[in-house]
This record gives sequence, C-alpha cells and structure tokens, in this order.
Amino acid sequence: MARLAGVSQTTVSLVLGGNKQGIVIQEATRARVLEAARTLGYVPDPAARRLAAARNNLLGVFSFTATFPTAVEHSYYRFLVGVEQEAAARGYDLVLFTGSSSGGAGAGAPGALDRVRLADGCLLLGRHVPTEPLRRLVADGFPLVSIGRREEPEGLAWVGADYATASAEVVGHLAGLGHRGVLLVREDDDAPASADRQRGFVEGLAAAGLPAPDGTVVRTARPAAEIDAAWVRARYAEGVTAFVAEETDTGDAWRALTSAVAGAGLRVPDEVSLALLGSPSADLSGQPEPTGFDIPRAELGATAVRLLTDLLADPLAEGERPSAGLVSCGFRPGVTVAPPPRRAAP
Amino acid sequence: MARLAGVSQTTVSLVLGGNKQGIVIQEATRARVLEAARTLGYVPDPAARRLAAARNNLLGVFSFTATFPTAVEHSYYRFLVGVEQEAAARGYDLVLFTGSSSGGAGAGAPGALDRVRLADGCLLLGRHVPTEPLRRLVADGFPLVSIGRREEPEGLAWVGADYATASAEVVGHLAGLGHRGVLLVREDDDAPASADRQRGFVEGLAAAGLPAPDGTVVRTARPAAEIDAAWVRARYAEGVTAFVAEETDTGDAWRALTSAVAGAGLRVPDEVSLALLGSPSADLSGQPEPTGFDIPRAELGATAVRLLTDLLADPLAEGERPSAGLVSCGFRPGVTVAPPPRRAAP
DNA sequence: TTGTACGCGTTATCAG
DNA sequence: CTGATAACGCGTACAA
Repeated sequence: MARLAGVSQTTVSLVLGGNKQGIVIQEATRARVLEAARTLGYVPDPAARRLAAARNNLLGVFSFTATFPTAVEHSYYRFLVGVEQEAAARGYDLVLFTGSSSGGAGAGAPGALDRVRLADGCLLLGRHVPTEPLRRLVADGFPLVSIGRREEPEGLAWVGADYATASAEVVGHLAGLGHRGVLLVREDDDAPASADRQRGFVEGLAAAGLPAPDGTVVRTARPAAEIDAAWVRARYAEGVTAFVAEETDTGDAWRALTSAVAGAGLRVPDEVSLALLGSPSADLSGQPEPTGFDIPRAELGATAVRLLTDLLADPLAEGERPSAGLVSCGFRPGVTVAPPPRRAAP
Repeated sequence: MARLAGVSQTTVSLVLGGNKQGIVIQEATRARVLEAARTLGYVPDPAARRLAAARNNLLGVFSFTATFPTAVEHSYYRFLVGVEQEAAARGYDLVLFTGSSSGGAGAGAPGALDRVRLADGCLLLGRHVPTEPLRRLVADGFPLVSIGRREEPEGLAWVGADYATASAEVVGHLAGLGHRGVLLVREDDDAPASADRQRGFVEGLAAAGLPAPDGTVVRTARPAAEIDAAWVRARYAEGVTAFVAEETDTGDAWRALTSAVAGAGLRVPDEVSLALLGSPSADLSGQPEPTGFDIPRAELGATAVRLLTDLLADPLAEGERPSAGLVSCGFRPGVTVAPPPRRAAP
C-alpha cells in the first residue's frame, strides 16, 4: 500500500484517481503522494478500482459471425475502425467476445451472449441474431446498441445504414439511363438489411414508373447454383437489361451474378448493366468497380459507440424508447452501368 | 446475486468457477445453480474475480499505434485474425486496449499501459514502445508477449517474423538473376524489424559476393520527399539495377520508390527490379504484385496467443528467461523482378 | 457436501 | 482538508 509511503491514505485515491467530487487538496500533500507513489512504483490496481466504481470502462463487441473471418476480407473490420476511434476518444476499452468464431465459447452455446454483461455495455454486430437471449438482456436494461437495424427485440437501440433510400437511388439512376427491365437478386432471409434494400428497390421502381412483374425480386439461398448463364440469358430475353444484387456477408450474390453474366457471353455494361447494393468484398478488388452505394461503416461504428456511451451516461427510464438512427449511404458511380442497348422489342 | 437464485451461494463459485480443488458437488445442486445462473443471465464480474486472485479469461491486446487505422489498410488486422481464432479456441475473450489511438487514454498518458493489468495477460503490438512503463510490468511478472521481436525490456517474451533470413533470400534471388547493384531503402528508426531486414540484406549481399559500398543502405524519415525521380536516375546511372524497400507501418517507402521509378521513366521490371521486404498495403492492391516475402501475420498472432496462455498456465520462475520464437516468412515471387538489362559498363 | 467468514485494492460516505 | 469504515463481487481456507 502506497498509503504507508507518504502519510495519508484515502487522499491517495483523491490525488491518483480522478477526484470527481471537486475536493481540493493541498499542493504539498499532493506532491508528497505523487512522489511516494513514484518511488514505490505504486500503481492503482485497475481491477480493484473498477470493482469499487461499479463500472469497468469496457465496451463489448459481440459478433454473430467471426469478427475476423479468414475467408471474407470485408468482414466487420470497417466498423471496427470507427468503433475503436470513438471508443478511444471517449476513454473506453473494447472487449471482443469471441462470439461464434470457430471453436471457443461459440455464440451457439447457451449463455454465450450473457458474457457481454461483463462489460458496461455492448455493441451487436451481424445479420442473424438469436432473439431470445437478446430479449432478456434488453429486458434487464443492459445497455445495448445494434449496428444494423434490428426490429426484433423491442426496445433495442440501433444505428443502421439507410439502405432503402440508397437502393431507390440506384434504381432511379438505372431508370434515368433508360433501363426498363430491372431485377433484384437478394438473399433468402429476413434480415432487415435485405428487407430495406428490397423496399427501396421497389419504391425506386415505382417512383420511376417502372413495372414490377412477378420475378422482379429473386430470393435465393444458393446464388452460385441458381444464378447461372442460362438463367441470365432467359431474363435478358425477357427484356431485363439491368441486374441488381444486394451485398451479403459472403458476397455470393454479386459474385454469382457477374460470373453468370460473363458465362452468358454478355458484355458489361454495354449489353447489360450490373449494380451492387453495398460495397464489394475486398477479394473482388481486381475487378471493375460496381455501380451502387457505399455503406459508411466506420461512421456507423462511431455512431453506435456514441449512442452506447450516451446510454451509459444516463440510462433509459422505464419504458422509454431507445433512440435509433439511420446514416445515409453515398452513391458510388462505378463502371458497371450504362444505358441499355438498343434492340428489337421483345 | 445469483446466490439468491437457487439456494446455495459459495457453491456458485465452485460450479461456475474452475473448481480447481477437485471438490465434488452433487449433480443436482450443480444443475440447479447452472439453471439459476442461466435464467438470471448471471455472469461473474471479471474485475471481482481477478481481484480475488483468480483469473478472468481475458487476454489483452495493446497497440502502440491505432489498432484499426483509417489510412493504413493493412494495419494489425492480419494479426488479429490469428489472435482471435486462437483465443477463441482456448476460451479467452479479448480486450482491446485503445492504445495510442487518437485522443482517448492515449498510450502517451502515464499509466495507460497499466490498464492491461485488468487482463490475465497481454499481447503487445507495434514497432515503437515506451520502454519504461513496460519494464515495470515485466518486473512485476505480468504475463506479456510481444508480437514482433523486442529487445528492450529484458525478459520480455516475443514472437517475431524471421525478417533476416527472408531478406537475405530476396537479395539472393536478385543476385541469382544477375543484379550486382542492389540498394535498400529503410525507415530511419531503430526498430528491430528494420534492423533485422538490414542485417539480412547485408548478409545476403555478402553471401552472393556482391559489394556493399557506402549508400547501399538508405535511411530516410521522409521517403516521399527524398526518394524522387532524380535520385532514382542518379542511382541507376551508378549501376544500381535493383531497389529494395522495407515494409513500414505506412507503406511509404515502397510507395515512394515505385512512384519515383515511374517518374524517372524506368520500366519495371525490364529496366529496374523492385523488391519489397514484407507485404504490400491493401491500398496498393490494384498494382503489380511486388516480389518479396510475406509475413505470416495470422500465424504470428496465433503463436503469440499460444505463448501467452502457456505463460498463464505456468508462470516463469524467478529469473527464468522467457521463450521467444521466430516464424519464417514465405518468399513471394511477384512480378517486379527480372534479370537486369544489358548496358554499357558505367 | 455446503455454508461462514475473511481478504483482494479501491472508491465513497461521513465524521473529525 | 484528512482519517476511519463500509461496501464492491468473488475466491477460498475452514468449519459445520
């Protein structure tokens, strides 16, 4: 105990610790304590101080898929740069819960989510989330912010990208260029991210006065298998000149689409236009830049941290609705879109 | 308190904690506790459990530059994938100490490093490290493993890439192709990573029987300014046909080199060969793949975690030297090296 | 096998 | 302004 050093004891806390209570201490005493602490090599134990203070300055990050996947370059890295920056700026450290990563205390394990209680609050990452465990956390008033819109557990705060508006904008762009046959390939799940894109897509179609016959929105669980050259040729024959894919965790939809179009012998963008609702995976970096929009990931991460720390500063009153916010996406011109080719009416 | 849940109280510790003492508890009781803990979503407080002389299953990661920098794509991400995987496999969660990132509890702040004491052990990342605070930690026997060779605090465990051997190999490759004028551009600091590369480079030269006149190794703090077209032309006129740059945090040296060579109107690899001692930054991904070697970052991260957890399992005896290990780098053929052009003797 | 009591290092409260 | 004292939440000998 450094207290034995100088002469005081509680004072040590006051001079070494933040001294939040605005108590003033004599400069002499203060110096004496500092001096003693230095010569003794005394360091307040972070564990102890956190125990006493009832908060650890720790922000959790829980992903429902590996945070740093080997295969998919794009992963959550982009979010993390914003998260780290903002957390640092606000004096918080980060806890990465090795969620559903390979092995470990997988997210599948019951109670895995409960580990987040060890932090002061937690950020949620990933499309598909086990709702039940989450609900409990929310009900207990544990500070949580989801990165990505989330409807399920009522009362969960979130920040999300405005996919709908951005998607509509992309469709508008295509329509403006003269496309009339536009089609969306999306994942076969019910993630809000997918739903929002579809909604925006459909609204964009409507706004442009374009038809949306059956089959305009294609849901597929295995794009690689279902989206092939023959399929593309058939759609093209029906008058589809622009194919739009949503960005997914794996980038599968876009990859399938591009290779199918190539396989069909159609040139992009001269014969067909392609657009991607989101950013391309890094492993596609050698290829032509897709037209579409960019998700402001870092900004989303930072915004989420801001929301969470605000929540920490003054918790929600009973029944109070948490805030949520959309961050808008920027349109990415890219090079995969051009006016449709002239050809005989189908 | 979860203890109020079932009926027991200390028992909770026994069933939830490791139960190191081989004490046996009735399966019924055990189940009851587990059940209660789950319904309550109870999680032992890490700070408290650490304070009570146990461990909290937390591994720290402390970087001396932003862990997820905005500018430099390559950053520490690669290490983290290995770290996360291995940590998950061993049942540890990760604490990212928001080191010297912009603002925050910057690494500069005194005592910033002491925060790591919250975790059971810590990984160190980054080239330049404040030695003094580190020394204290090491002296206190706090389990630490540096990713990247580190000489400074005696007794610090580390894992590093074998830059020397890999660098020598690159030089050997160049020499084998017929290059006789080979030059190294390196950062102007004293990081072991730089020193190792230089040593390997020089040894490679010697092994190939190549001369190493003054100016063979260029140290520069501002590559962008000092490595320009005129400089390249001058060196070329002196008979230098191969330029080697080390990989740095920012990728500056390589970037400066390539643009200077381009500016000098020299074709790569027909007229001059270029080699990079390390991996290219991701923001260079559109460009031709540099000849050089790859740093097995993920593997390094995983190895570091392994070392650290071993250290946790049985701590070093007094005065015992910590282990350290080199992981070898793989040669990357790339496309920026070719035999030197034939030309009149200088 | 299970419950009691103490201590880990700090902070916060309250008298001096 | 400074010095006691009570938590903080959990591990663990020790006793029941």
